[in-house]
Amino acid sequence: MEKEYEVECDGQSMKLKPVKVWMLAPKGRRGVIIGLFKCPGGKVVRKAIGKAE
DNA sequence: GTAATTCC
DNA sequence: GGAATTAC
Repeated sequence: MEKEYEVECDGQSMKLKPVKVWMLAPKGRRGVIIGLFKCPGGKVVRKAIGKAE
């Protein structure tokens, strides 16, 4: 199960579950895990929620 | 710039 | 098609 993460929505920090999670890493470098979130107002927010190995 | 992914 | 995301 996806944990909830703190995301900024409408100037407010709220805990949301990511709609989608994937790794974003250039070749030969470390990179990050990106989460895609949707705020109640409909705004879409991407945030790094972890580091890739 | 690069990486993947989604939204407008 | 371009923007956005992180950090190296």
